[in-house]
Amino acid sequence: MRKENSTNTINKQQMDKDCGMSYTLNTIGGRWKPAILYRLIGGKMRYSELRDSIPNVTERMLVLQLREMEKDGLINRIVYAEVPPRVEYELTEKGNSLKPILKSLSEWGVKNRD
Amino acid sequence: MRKENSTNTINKQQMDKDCGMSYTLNTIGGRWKPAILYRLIGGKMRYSELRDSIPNVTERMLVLQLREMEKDGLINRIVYAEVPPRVEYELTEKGNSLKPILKSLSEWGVKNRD
DNA sequence: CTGCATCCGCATCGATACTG
DNA sequence: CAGTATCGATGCGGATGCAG
Repeated sequence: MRKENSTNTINKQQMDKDCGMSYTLNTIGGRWKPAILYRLIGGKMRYSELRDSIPNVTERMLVLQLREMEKDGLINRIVYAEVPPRVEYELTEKGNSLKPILKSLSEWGVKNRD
Repeated sequence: MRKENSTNTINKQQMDKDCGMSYTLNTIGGRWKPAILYRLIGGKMRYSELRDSIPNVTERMLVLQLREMEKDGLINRIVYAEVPPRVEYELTEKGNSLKPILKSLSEWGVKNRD
């Protein structure tokens, strides 16, 4: 790896934008996160509804990505004390603020793929 | 993996949006692609300028990601027949159309990280 | 100056089986 | 119903050295 040049003119604002993009992509960039988030835009959903509406996702990956997004404050996990158990997921306000981004990601992809 | 239910009511439009998002994220989601694209928004840059303006990137990764984006039609590679060699990179029109997306990714990240 | 080739560690993800 | 545990494959990306 190259040595860092401590006296160079690397644009600090540029690095700040880099970090911002990295943070966003790390937050929503997981293999199944976009699909999950897009569905939750429509409102609260049960675990099984999510699982059944996302083709090819395994339960392992679904749970892992849900947990991460919960930790990142994007979604709320609501457990009902019932038998049989019921768990619902919903977007937080932070999660909801991603809506325009998800929409533009989707639109650009639909328009530009072959 | 769960069996695909061929008679279920998986929303085809939802899947289309999924694919759109996947395409976009696969296209710009590489480890260094956002940083490269953001810099090229400012105009043509030489290989060494890119390398020196992106902290911690290795030449291997820089070249790999440039090649992928060239293949995806996001950037043009311009080789000048000179000694010593000179190579410049610039956004294509397709690449330029990502500008608002990159901007919103950066802004959301800056605003929402702790 | 602008790369490419090779090796390899590490995280990610899939498959499968099991549980409160 | 809503998960968890374990194992193994795969692939990204880093380090290093070489080349046109």
